[in-house]
Amino acid sequence: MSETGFEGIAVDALDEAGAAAELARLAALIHRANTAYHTEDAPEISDAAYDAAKARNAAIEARFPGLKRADSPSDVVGAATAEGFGKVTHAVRMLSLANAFDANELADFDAGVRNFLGLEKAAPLAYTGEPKIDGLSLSLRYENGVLVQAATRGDGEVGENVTANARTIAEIPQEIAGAPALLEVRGEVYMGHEDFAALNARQAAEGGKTFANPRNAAAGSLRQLDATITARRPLKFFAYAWGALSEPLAETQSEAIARLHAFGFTTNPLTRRCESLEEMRAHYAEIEAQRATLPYDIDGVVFKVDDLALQARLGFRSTTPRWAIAHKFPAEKAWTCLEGIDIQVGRTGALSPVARLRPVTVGGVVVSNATLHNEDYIAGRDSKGEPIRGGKDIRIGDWVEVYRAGDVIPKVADVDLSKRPEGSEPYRFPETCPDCGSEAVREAGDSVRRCTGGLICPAQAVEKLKHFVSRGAFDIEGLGAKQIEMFYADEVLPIREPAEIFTLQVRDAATVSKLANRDGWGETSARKLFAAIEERRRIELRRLIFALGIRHVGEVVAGDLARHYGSWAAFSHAVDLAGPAGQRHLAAEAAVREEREAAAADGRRARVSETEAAAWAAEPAVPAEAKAAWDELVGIDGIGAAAATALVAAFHQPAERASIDRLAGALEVIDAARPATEGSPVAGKTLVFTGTLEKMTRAEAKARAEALGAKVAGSVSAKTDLLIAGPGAGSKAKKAAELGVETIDEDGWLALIGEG
DNA sequence: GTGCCTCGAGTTCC
DNA sequence: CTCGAGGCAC
Repeated sequence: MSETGFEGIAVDALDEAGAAAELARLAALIHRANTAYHTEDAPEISDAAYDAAKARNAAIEARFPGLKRADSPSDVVGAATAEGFGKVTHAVRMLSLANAFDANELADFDAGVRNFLGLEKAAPLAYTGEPKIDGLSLSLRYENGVLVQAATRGDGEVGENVTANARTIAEIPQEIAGAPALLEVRGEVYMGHEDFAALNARQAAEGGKTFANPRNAAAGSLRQLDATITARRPLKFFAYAWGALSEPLAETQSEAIARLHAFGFTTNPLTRRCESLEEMRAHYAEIEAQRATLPYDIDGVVFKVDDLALQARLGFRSTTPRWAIAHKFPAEKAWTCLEGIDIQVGRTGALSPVARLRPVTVGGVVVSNATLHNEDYIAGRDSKGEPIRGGKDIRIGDWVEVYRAGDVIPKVADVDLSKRPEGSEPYRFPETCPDCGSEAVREAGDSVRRCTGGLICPAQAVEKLKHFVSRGAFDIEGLGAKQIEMFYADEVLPIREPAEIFTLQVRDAATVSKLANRDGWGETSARKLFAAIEERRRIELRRLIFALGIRHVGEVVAGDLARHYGSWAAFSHAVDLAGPAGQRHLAAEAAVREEREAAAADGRRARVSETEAAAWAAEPAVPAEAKAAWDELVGIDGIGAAAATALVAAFHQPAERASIDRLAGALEVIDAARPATEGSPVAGKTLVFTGTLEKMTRAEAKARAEALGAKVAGSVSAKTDLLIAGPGAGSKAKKAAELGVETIDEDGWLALIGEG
């Protein structure tokens, strides 16, 4: 301890004055060590001395809590609490990128961009190209040039507050000059190869855990709850994008990056402007050639439309921008033995085969499981019966080639037939559910086999409950997948259906063996769980609809339904009403399917419309209001017959309906708000575009309208508020006139949204 | 009827 | 993250 110069003075022996002086000295020492670690070749003090200084600081603070300094090294501003990091909602969402895996997909991307913008093939269109760093993305918020917050990507909407940790990264400026009043800089935190090797060597020497690869090391280092540990990790940062801004940075991507560089950020030196698809391909090849000699990991090349005005026009799909793509390098592969095939049962009853593999390292991670998708994939055919992998099937005992799709999901790419064991048999996919024994059937044209057990099947019931408490649904704190499994199996205090979550506390009060007395539970954790459940008794309509776990009704569709119907009463009433019409639709669909099969067998053309009409006529007539409710349901943009019939089926299946009613009775449902985008002239209105649009493409017009809170429908009905008709408008314009729907032309539309 | 595009449902490892 | 398929435009 001689380096720190406080040998002999035991913490117990310190008086207040001595303790205060000691805390001041330790704070200075530790802060100095943190900065020295990044800026100087040789650390000022050894790791052991550093750790001792920190431990001593903590011990003195524990004994004299009143003396804790404002700049205490154990308590940096924005530091995480014991519960974890604070949450940060991103002002502008942090999206992921669409991928291209070969030159053709890159060309498709370019063609798609041109198509959306209505550009000719040969029209000039520039992109920027830069290496895709294999690290983790970070958003840095600067207010008046001062770093005030750093957040991880999280799910793109909400990330974690890692401000204290980010402040320890030398390449992240604490202050910048000449920047807009508000500037969110985005980029990648990563660890270089040499630093990674040195860190792992140090970790090994100290008996700590080593990291599998630089990316994990960077992620693990940034997410340290103790920022002083992050400070000792050699993290670096490349800036490549931005989020919220008080004023535009530039007119092009490349100028904006140059400005970030001028502000003091490190930007990647391999960033280039590419004037054509050929230049993009060449740049990709150049970066790929340098990959092995770069001092950090990259996994591809990112291309972005250079013109920011065009980026704005292109906008976003649900999870990715239309103006950027990541051209990924081919994935690393490895051979190993397939030791077994397990069947998992999902919440919809889908039977999913999972490969159990002899553990093998692929791209720096040990893989022991891989998805086998479905029955056909194992058999070596796709859903149309075309051979894949050259028609090779997959058998237990085979040598298989594994890769991680998108560097994440392990998949089986190939089979080595020369190593196939003698006497092996093709895998026989089970025709009954491995969990409940019910028959597992494949519907015509479906690639997955499903357990027909429904709510009787324990696997389905558990998975449905897990879905119910998942993030986009009820998201109850302290009630995750593990707890659901525990409660499902519980004899005394079971949760076998969603409604039982909301009776848990009452039932607990009535039993002798209280939750709070069990292993792993205490007063506090039980009380917290009950409080979290109570908090969710008030629930947004969209979350409730999503949580029901009805097939074809995911987060987006649930949101559409909630927005359309507004309240639980209106929604459930509409689905009830639509029931008879839905049944009739199902019958007609079955008849058409039969006709198709019969026609295929006889080698003649199927009489689709006649069969459909006949089936409709044969069914008992449905009340007009049922027909109207059904038409309204399938008329909602994004909802078709499949989702509608699934909804109707769920509400009309007695057991399922009873379960839904019990749940709804326990809740207070918050009505959905109309998407009143402020100042938008079309918020909440239903629009229809028809004819040829000349100033923007249809996709673009739709995206713009939706961004303004409008709903874009495909056909004109009494619900339509506004028809935008270009030249060549036909039946829709006529119908709009009949219904008295307001109709404007494209210029009128542009004027309306303020772009005239 | 055909060809995008988006969404849902499945998946692994840390 | 990928695949399949539903939904919708052409």
